[in-house]
Amino acid sequence: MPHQATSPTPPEPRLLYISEVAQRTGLTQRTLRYYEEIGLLDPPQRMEGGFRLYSEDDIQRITRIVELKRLLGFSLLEIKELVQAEELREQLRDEFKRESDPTARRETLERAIQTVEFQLDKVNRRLDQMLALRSKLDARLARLRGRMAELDGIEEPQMNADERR
Amino acid sequence: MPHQATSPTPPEPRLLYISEVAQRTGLTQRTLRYYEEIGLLDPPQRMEGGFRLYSEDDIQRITRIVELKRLLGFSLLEIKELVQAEELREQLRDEFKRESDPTARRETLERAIQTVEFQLDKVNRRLDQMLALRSKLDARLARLRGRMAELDGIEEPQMNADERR
DNA sequence: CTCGAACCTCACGTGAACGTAAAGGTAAGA
DNA sequence: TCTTACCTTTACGTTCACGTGAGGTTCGAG
Repeated sequence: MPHQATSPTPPEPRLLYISEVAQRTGLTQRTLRYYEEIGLLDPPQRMEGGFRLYSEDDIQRITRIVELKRLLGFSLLEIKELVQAEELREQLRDEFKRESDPTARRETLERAIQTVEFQLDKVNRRLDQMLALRSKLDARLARLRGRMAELDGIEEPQMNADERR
Repeated sequence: MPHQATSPTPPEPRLLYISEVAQRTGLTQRTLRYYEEIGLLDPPQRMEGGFRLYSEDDIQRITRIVELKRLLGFSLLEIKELVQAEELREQLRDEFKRESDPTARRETLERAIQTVEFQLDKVNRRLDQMLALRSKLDARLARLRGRMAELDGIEEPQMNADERR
């Protein structure tokens, strides 16, 4: 395992080799390089010799990407759009902090809000459809359970079930 | 457009050519054949000459597959597992109808319930994760909106906001 | 019976998302 | 300095999910 730079104390942000990042994120090294290649991840730091060095921030972003991919099942292109909106938002936030003119602040804030709304909208659409699907499955299950109860002879004194579809 | 067989009355279940099915489902003919090829759809009826004829039931199943794919973003293999559970359930239901022995009926019913529970479980897991994601986005948006209100000078007499993260 | 539109089966092509060497440079402990 | 495990790029291979002809057959109206 590689060394720890100059200081022995861990509080300073550690930089990770690609192998460690792969371990922690569950991706392969190839995948990490690939994501960088297609512009989904922006290039991490490098050592003098060319080794990639990932910051905690980088890992955060990678983790988010993995989540989005798993959750939404989007293509990397779609993920890219979502994440770029995200990056834009962060950039805007910084811009916002450095900005003092209130009109400009309002401006950047507005754009930031719109990007989040964009993401939220995508997620919500998907969510609605999934909720509908679950309702269907729930209803189906309830019907089956009803029949089962019917078969079991109705322990609790219920009306003699004659409700068929 | 092809003919209507013997009877002119529509109440009898119409069978559709692949082009019509493609239209109604939004899939291409190639995709329909491909799904059949990989065992995701079981082969539809054929005319004497070999033309595929799809029943309303077939269309139902295709529609479900399209939904699952869009919604969950699963691979066709995963979809296949889910749908096969579904088919099993239907088969069990028929079996159930023909069965008279109550013990056997209970048995098949139990298995049917389990398959639906299996599907429901998959959907629910996904749903939970998506809800969590939405919460995160909601919170983020709320924070941004808060800052915006702060910037706008607080129309409604609120406390002088000094809550900074 | 004829004809054009629609269907059939190969079978090769394609884009996305990586996998997998090959050939060579680098890091850091001994 | 040597060693060896880890990294680099380059580049071809692979799987999934179809697209796209080619070449031939079938349908059904006229």
